[in-house]
Amino acid sequence: MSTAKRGSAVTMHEVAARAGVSIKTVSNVVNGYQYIRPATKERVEAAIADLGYQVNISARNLRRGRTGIIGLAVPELSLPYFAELADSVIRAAEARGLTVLIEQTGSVRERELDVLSGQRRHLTDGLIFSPLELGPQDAEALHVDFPMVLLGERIFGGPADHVTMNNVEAARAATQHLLDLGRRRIAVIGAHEGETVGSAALRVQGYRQALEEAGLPVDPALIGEAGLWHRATGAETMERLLDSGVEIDAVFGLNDALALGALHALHARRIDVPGQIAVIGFDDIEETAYSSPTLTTVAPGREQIATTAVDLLLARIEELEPGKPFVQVITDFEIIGRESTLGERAPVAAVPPASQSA
Amino acid sequence: MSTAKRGSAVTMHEVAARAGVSIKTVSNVVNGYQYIRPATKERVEAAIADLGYQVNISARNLRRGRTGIIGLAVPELSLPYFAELADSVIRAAEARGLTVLIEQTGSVRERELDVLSGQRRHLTDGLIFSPLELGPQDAEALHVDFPMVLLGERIFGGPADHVTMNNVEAARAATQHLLDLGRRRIAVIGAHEGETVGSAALRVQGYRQALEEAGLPVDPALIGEAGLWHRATGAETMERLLDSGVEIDAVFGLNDALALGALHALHARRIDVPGQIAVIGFDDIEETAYSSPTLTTVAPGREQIATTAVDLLLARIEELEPGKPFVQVITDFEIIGRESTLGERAPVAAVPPASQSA
DNA sequence: CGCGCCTTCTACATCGATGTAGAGTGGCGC
DNA sequence: GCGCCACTCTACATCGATGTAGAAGGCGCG
Repeated sequence: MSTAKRGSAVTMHEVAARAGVSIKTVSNVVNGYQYIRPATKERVEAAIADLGYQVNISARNLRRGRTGIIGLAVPELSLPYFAELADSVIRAAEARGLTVLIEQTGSVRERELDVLSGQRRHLTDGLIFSPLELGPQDAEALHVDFPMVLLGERIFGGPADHVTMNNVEAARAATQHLLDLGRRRIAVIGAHEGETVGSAALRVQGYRQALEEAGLPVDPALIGEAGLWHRATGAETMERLLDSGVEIDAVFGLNDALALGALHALHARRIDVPGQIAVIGFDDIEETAYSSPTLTTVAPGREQIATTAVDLLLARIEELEPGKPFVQVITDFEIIGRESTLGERAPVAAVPPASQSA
Repeated sequence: MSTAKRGSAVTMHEVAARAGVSIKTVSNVVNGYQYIRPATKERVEAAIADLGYQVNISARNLRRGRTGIIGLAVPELSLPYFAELADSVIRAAEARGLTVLIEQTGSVRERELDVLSGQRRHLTDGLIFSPLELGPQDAEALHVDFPMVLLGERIFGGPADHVTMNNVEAARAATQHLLDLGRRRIAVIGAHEGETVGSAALRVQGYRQALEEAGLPVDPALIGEAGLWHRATGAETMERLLDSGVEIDAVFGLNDALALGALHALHARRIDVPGQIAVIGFDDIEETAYSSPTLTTVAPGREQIATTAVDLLLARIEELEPGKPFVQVITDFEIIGRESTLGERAPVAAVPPASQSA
C-alpha cells in the first residue's frame, strides 16, 4: 500500500507490467483462478496493492453481461412499509453479493409501466417489482424478457415468479381477532370500491369471510373507502365513518398507515381505544409498536418476503433451472396483539423487532 | 414496433445493418448528433423501433467513463428520517437524469469506512454520504478521489462539499419554543456524553445556549443519554428520567424517533402531554403529524438538503469548475408547532368534535 | 476554376476486462 | 522413450458502445 488513491487510472495492464506477467494472469489472480503458482500470485497481489488497483466494473459488466445490480421498484420510500421492505431487500441482496437500485413509481400507472420497459433494465440483472396500479389487464406488459419477481397481490398467475402473503386468510384472522374480543360492529378502512384484485379487495374479502363464518351480516355502511393508503386518508375516512353515525366498536385498517390515521382521528375526538373502539392494522411497521396506544397488526413476514424474492430472482438470473415454470410463494403471517385491541394488558414492546445495529 | 422483446441480443450493429448505415451513424442518431439527414435519421429510428433496440449501458459506461449512477450511503432505511431523505434524493437525482444506488451502513463504523473505499465506487459517479460514526479524526479516509458530498454534522471543514443545517441554532429555537410556553424544567433525550461533534453535541449546545440566554441553569440531571436514536431508546430514556424523580415539564427529543418513543413512555404512564409535560422533536418525519398527540418538531428542509446535495455532486462530477474549493451549505429550518407543545388549540389535521356513536 | 467550408457519413481504434485456444514445462505410467 | 495429463501462463479476439480522423459531395466566393 503506497501509491494508492489515484482515482481513475490504474488498469490491469499497469498491474501486469509491474508484476511482469500478462494481463490475463492478473485477471486470473483477481478472479481466483486455480492454477497459478503461489509466487506469481504473490507478485501480482503485491502489484495490485502497490498501485491501489480496483477492477473496473463497467468493463467487467460489459464482458460478463451481468452487472451485479438488481432493481427494486416500489411506490415510495416515504411509506414506512416500503422503506422497511427496501431495507430487508438490500440486506438480503447484500448477503448474496448483489447491489440494489431503487426506483420509485409513486403509484403512478405510467411509471409502473416505464419500469418494465425503461432504460434502467440494462443496468440491472433483474427486477423485484411491487406494483400498486397494474393489474391482470397488464399481463402483456408484464411479459418482460428479463428476470423479474413480483411482490404483492395485484397479479396472479402472471408471467413471473411471485411472492405474496395469504391476504384473504390474514384479513380473516385479523377480523377474527376482533370478533374474539367480542366486537360485532367492525368497520373497514381502505376499501377500493369495484376492485377485484389487489390487497384491498382480498383483505375485504377476508373480512367478509370472517363475518359470515360468525353468522354476522356485512353492513356496507361499515366499509370505508380510501384510495391512497396513507395516514391522512385513514384519518379522513375514520372521521367520515364517525360522522355517518353508524355504530362502530372496532376498526380494521387495511394497512398500518390507515389504522394509525384512524387512531389519530379517534384520539382527536377523545374516543377511547380500545375501550370504545378497538383498532387493528396490517403490515407491522415499526411505528405500530410505539404509537399511543400501540397498534395491534398483522405481520406479513417482511424478512421472509425479501429473502425469498431475492433468492428467486437470483435463481432466474443464474438460470439454474432454465425454463422452470413460474412459482408463487405464499409467505406466513402472524397477528401481533397490542394495546389498540387488547388494552393495557397487552405486552408493550420495549425493543424494536429485528434491525441489528451496535 | 414488431419484432421487439428479444432480450439480450439487439446491438447497434443489427440496427445499422437493417437501416443500411454504419454503426457510428446509429450511435449518432441515438445521441442526437446534429448533422444527420432527416431521411437517414428516420430510417435508423424505424430500425430501432422495429428491433426494440436499447443502448447497452455497460458498454456506454465503459466508453464514457461515467455510469449515471450516484451512491447514497445512509445508516438505515428503516429509520423514517433516512427513508424520507432517500425519497427526496431519488426524486432530485431523477430530475437530473441520475439513478441512485443506496448503501446501508447500519451506523457501523467499519461499514462507513467501506463505503469510502469499496468496490461500489466504480459503479457510481459520485457519492452522497451521511455518516453517523465517522468524525474529524477520519479526515484522512474522507480524502477520496471521487466526487462526494457529505451530509450531516459530524464533519466540518472536511475534504468535500458539505450540506448541513444550523443545528445549534435550530436546537436553540426548539428550546426557546418550550421556554416561550413557560416551561422551565426541560429535559433532553438523546445526548451523547463526551462527544463534541455530531448532531447530538450540537443540538445539546443549542439547548444550553437557549437556557443560558434565559438565565436558567443547565441541570445535568435533565440530560438523558441515548446512543441510538430510535423509538425504543427514546422510550427507555424517558422512563429513566421519570424514574429518577427529577422535575420535568418539557422534553426535547434530539430527533423525532426519540421524541415519539418518549411520547409512548409518557402515554404508558398516563402523563398528560402537553398538560404535564410538553414534547418537541427534531426532523419533521411524516409520522409526527399523525402521532397522538401530534408532535411539535423542527423541520430541517429535507427537500432543500436533497436537491442541494445532488446539485453539488453533479457539479463535481461534471467538473464545471475544476479545483473549486469545497463549499459548505447551511440549510434553513422551521419550527412546526403541533399538539405536543401547543395542546388541542394546535392546528390539527382533524375536524371539530361531532356526534359520536355507541 | 480552384479553394475552403459545411454537411453527412464511414472506418477504425479504443474503453478495460474476460473467454478461448494453445504453448510450454514437468511428471508419471508402461 | 513415448504418450498423456496436469499445471502455468500467454496471445488474441471479444463484449457494445463512442471518439477521432477523414472521405465524399455540394456550395459559395474570389
